[in-house]
Amino acid sequence: MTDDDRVFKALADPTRRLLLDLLFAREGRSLSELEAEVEMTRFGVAKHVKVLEEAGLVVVRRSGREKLHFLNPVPIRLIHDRWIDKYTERHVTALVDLKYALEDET
Amino acid sequence: MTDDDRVFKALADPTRRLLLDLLFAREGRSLSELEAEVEMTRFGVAKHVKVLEEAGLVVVRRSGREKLHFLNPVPIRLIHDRWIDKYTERHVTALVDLKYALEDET
DNA sequence: AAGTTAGGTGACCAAAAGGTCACATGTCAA
DNA sequence: TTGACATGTGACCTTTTGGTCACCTAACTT
Repeated sequence: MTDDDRVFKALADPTRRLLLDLLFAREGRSLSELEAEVEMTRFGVAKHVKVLEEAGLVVVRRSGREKLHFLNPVPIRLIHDRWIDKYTERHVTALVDLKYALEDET
Repeated sequence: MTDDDRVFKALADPTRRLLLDLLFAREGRSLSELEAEVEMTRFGVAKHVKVLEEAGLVVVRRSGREKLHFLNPVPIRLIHDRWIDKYTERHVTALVDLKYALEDET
């Protein structure tokens, strides 16, 4: 399995995206902390976290018996750069900003 | 299934990512053109294209009996914005640029 | 009209992924 | 050192996904 395959497969599951959201909101969470936020057994969460690690989307630092998790944004940026070149980036940004603006108005 | 679920699931398959790469390189290809580039039966490719359409990653325009395909970069941009805020974007960009620079040197 | 070309549908099967559990290791605290 | 806490592993089953095929409709060409 290639690197980018691991990244995309890791992102394909909603539970794993939720875990990334949690780490985006507050980094340095332990595995137990993450488990508490997800409706699933401990084992399921641990499995998902492992997939995220192997994809390089999450990096860990050990502290005693705890395992602290951090979001790594680099693979996300590489996805962006794969299909959005510098030239069209400006147009897309404008479009997305417009989308946000319209949603705020409602 | 939610919108973003469709997008991430669509990106999870290597054949579908190849199709996006092809459209990124040159837009407006017909289904037959895409089929010719992929090692798979016509039916398999058509199925993959359908998944990309339903995710909004590809938009189509009909011209007679042909179906022309175009890459839509907006969902990709939204993935980026979900986990990379404006604040850290500069750091990540610098990191990624450094990565490219190092790879060019070899 | 007849033949050819472009594309669409539903069924089917094999492979992969998601989730749970029994069991195991290592770390802290009293 | 005894017990509680944090995490890791491999087996197992169910569901989902990827790919192919037989069969179909619609449009262009001559």
